[in-house]
Amino acid sequence: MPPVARNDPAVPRDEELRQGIEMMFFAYRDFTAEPDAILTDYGFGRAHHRVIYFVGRYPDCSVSALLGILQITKQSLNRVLGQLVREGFIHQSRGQRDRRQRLLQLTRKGRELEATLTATQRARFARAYRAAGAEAVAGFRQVILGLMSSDVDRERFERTTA
Amino acid sequence: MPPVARNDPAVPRDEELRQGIEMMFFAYRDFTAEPDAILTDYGFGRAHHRVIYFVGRYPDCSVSALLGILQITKQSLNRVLGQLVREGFIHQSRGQRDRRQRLLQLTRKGRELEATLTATQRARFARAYRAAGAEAVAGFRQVILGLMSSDVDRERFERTTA
DNA sequence: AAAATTATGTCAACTATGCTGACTTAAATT
DNA sequence: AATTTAAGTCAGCATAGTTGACATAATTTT
Repeated sequence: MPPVARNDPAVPRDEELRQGIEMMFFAYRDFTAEPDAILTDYGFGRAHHRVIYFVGRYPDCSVSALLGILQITKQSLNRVLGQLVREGFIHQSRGQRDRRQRLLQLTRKGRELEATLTATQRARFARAYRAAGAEAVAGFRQVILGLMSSDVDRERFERTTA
Repeated sequence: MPPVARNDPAVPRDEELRQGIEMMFFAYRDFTAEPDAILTDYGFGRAHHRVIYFVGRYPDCSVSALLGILQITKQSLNRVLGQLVREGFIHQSRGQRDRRQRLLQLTRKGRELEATLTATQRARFARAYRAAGAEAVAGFRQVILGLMSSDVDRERFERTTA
């Protein structure tokens, strides 16, 4: 019989999982620090970054689509979205198919800020991916997709996962 | 300014890096959702969770050590730490070597709450790790360590990385 | 055509969690 | 003895989330 009892006893298992929890905390803390610092110069915060990022990523997305991504309330979103519209970073247009919808696009100014913010996070991922190598990146993707609660969100990444 | 080459390998590269950014957002959003919901019943928030978690993880840690981990101000920490001490989740004791220090420990009540909160995140990691397999987990660890800014934090995970 | 639902927006009030700046106390170090 | 360090405190402020109630316009259902 092969020594298949490779399942670790409870203690090392707990240690492994706790390290996962902590790595998530430290990585996310550092991942958000640079954009946060830049946003301060604009009088914006992390919530503005999220809106700018996802509007750039999904042009012409509706307000409710954005609410589905961010999972915050309409009132919370409207506060930051309203600022971004008033200050000329985001433009709203009526939906063709459904005229109740306000479809969101970045303006030129919005695209510039998006690029500035995303550059820091892209550089961070580029460094981490290059240092770890393609195989590690595939493993990272598998695990981080597994951490998500919803297939709806996992499906956003299907194109390159398969 | 030179025109952007359509078949520039930088374009899929950008897509790959953006997916990393977004996976980080979705995973962290879901990773924090369950503890946040539990904490509401105690009148606590995510900041309390962090303190309880790291005091449990590093028993007898000093206030300044905790500040170094959380990277927030003393004033922000003291608000939540004070609540946790007053409500009997954390106990403070004078340092032996340096009597200025207040070393932090979880009380029984604190350990119970810590266990409840951590259970949800541990289960999430257990699912993701099991589904992805040991090799993917190794890749995940490499990448997420690479995302951190500081060697000081990376070294927290060295024991099992090497 | 009327009724119901949906998409969006708004007002008000509240909570949590971060920040800066100024200041104190006690202990350790120089 | 003077300085630095660890911790705590007070006051005020900003960001970003929450709930609840309500309004308007457009679409869908009956």
